[in-house]
Amino acid sequence: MEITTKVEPTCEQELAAIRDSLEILGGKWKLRIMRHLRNQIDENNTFKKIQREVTGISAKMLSKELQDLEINLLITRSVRNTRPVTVSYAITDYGLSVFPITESLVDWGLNHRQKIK
Amino acid sequence: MEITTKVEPTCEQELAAIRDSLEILGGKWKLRIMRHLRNQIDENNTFKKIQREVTGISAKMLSKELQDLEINLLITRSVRNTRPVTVSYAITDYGLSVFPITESLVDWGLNHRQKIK
DNA sequence: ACCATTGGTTAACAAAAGGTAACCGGTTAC
DNA sequence: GTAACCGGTTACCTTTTGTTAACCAATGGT
Repeated sequence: MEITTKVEPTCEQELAAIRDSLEILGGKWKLRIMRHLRNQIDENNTFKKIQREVTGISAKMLSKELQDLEINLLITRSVRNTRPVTVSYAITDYGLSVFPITESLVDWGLNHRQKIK
Repeated sequence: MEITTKVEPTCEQELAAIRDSLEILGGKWKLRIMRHLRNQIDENNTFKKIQREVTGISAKMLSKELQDLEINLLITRSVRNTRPVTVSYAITDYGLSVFPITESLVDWGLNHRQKIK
């Protein structure tokens, strides 16, 4: 039997962790894209389809954000043998782990709007 | 007896709520300030003291961030009759509601660092 | 030949966020 | 008088973030 000492993160490590999270999930588009992919899970999420449905996003931003999300293992990118070639994106199992955070942001934001008004 | 229908927020309302949350809690300094104020709850958190201890922040940013946090009812600002005059800041009860979010950001960020490396 | 669709890339620009340094009034210690 | 401490504010600059519009190659339809 192994004795594992749970390593308490230092305050600085915690701050770095918050920075990491906000860097990956923050910004104008990333969570919108993630939520869109989750809601359309049954469908085939091609680049153009996402661009049409995440209203307002440009090709440049969508391309960049999808790359960031893929690098961070939150989504997958798969090229399909259709004509013309289409590329479809999907959330990974790991990517699902962001939704508890988004839900807490939704809840807090909704409550805050009540509080402030 | 009253029948209350729980109002499900629309997708757009949820996105607006996320935007609100990230606007209020995002950025480089706000959560750092909040966490600092929480950790030093027994002490008297004056402007200069916060500035010394939240390393790297300038007077300009600290002033602006504290104003934002106060407007959003997360902290209080109280001028004290000391000489020279000092101003002390403290988290409100409502302000404590942000910490569950910060903890989820910490946990996710720490886990993500393991995942990526 | 010509146009449309897909999945992008590129350059140039604008807006937002943050950093630096100087300055301010009021006070108190020397 | 002058220097230092407090709690800021102001102007100016840089960096980051996001927008706009043009362009590209590959494929298919007419």
